[in-house]
Amino acid sequence: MSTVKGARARARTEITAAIKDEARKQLAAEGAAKLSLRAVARELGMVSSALYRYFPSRDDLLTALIVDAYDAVGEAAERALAQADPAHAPAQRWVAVCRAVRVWALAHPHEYALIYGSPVPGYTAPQTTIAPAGRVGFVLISIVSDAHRGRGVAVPRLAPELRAEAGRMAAEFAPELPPAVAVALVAAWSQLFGLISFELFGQFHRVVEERDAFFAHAAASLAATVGLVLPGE
Amino acid sequence: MSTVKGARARARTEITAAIKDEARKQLAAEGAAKLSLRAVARELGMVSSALYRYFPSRDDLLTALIVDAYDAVGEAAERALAQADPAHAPAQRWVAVCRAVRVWALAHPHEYALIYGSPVPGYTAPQTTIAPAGRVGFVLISIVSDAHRGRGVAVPRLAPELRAEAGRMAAEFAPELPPAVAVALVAAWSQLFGLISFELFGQFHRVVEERDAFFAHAAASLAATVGLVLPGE
DNA sequence: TGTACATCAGTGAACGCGCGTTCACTGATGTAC
DNA sequence: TGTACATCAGTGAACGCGCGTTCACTGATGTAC
Repeated sequence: MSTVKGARARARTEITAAIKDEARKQLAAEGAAKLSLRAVARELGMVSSALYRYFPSRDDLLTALIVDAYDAVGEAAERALAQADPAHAPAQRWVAVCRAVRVWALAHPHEYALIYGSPVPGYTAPQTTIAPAGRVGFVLISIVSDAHRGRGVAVPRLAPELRAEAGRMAAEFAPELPPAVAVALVAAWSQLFGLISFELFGQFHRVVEERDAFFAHAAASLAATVGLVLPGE
Repeated sequence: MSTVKGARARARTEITAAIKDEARKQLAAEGAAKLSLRAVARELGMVSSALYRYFPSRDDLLTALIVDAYDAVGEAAERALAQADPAHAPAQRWVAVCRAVRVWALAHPHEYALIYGSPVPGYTAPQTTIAPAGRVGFVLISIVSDAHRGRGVAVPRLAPELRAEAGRMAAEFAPELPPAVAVALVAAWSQLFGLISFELFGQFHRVVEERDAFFAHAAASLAATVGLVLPGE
């Protein structure tokens, strides 16, 4: 009987959600370091000690928010891929996914900062966060793997010192792909978030004005670095 | 007489430096959001109100640390360029500068996070930080400009929607360079910090093992995206 | 269907802590004559 | 060279605030017989 719950259980999930929603609101207002159980409780009309029925500590609430954020951005990426026109080239699907990640980031800047910004001091991420943290990466991998199975990808040069590491990476995350492509993928993955972080964290202030067009262009270039080629090139 | 200072003036600059040093130590221990004037004063054996002789507020101390951090990483980049073998190709100088930025970041992770991580909540950077924030970027620009004046650079494709923006960027930051290269430079600049941030902020945990080799390889690939070509390619 | 008991959400007070900033002050260092 | 005054670093107390977490408790909701 996990679907039909008693009033108590239903209230519990509802209030847990309300706590996380309010915490997300405060994240947006003050940042993760200043997220406070007391403030959340106050806003919810509860007494601060009542929150301990739902989260054993502040850090556990933070962990829940982090997992939710990774899941949200991962889902955005997965949805973008699922909804992409199957007639489109892999490079176009790649750009669509990058765009979706950026759109999510712009819509949820503080949740983005929570997971891709500076680590919260004094907080160490538990195991629970590892799997959700990989979702966006796996979407990118799947696009390139698809392309590789299809019309193929352009395999980039690989520095000889990196051969062993590249083999390990490919074996672990993308066994179908040539090791050099796996390396390029990891780099592109981090560079995608470099683009988004710079935009979000203010480094593009007075540098990039046409943010949408610039990003689309940069994402397409990234696609090229992992071997995806636009039709007609 | 700005060089020969009285005892009072000398003490002032020394104590100002001591305050910043101690603040940097606490940055490393607790992160920017938890940086506290009282704790700094305590550690220095002063009373907290005494700090107000040196910094009018906590935010001003933060600003000083931010400017120092930008200057430090900028200087590291400039020194790497100045010390690079002039016989080397531009792409090699590019990699040397990237490496220097990464080395500085690994040695000063919390100062790095202060300037390239999530913005400190409630703090807005004043004008003073803008110029120092550009130093690394200008080093990268100068390498590519040099190459362009010399043996030339490979000009990448440019999306037509981006032509105006590219022209503006080039005019503002690198008038000698083809607009398409200026765009690629801005992207590469942000992507360089994407690589470093992912490494520093833990995203490469269990993903990249051979960090030095991986970074060198990725930096060299970035050089290619801005049109720098290794000799013999 | 009714009753006794167990479970659990939420209360309110308290502990012990730290914070930024202001203010009137003391006493040492510098300056002008 | 000596004296009167101005400048300035640093003190100590205070204001008003917020925090995470614990604990004994009340009272409502659920469960077993």
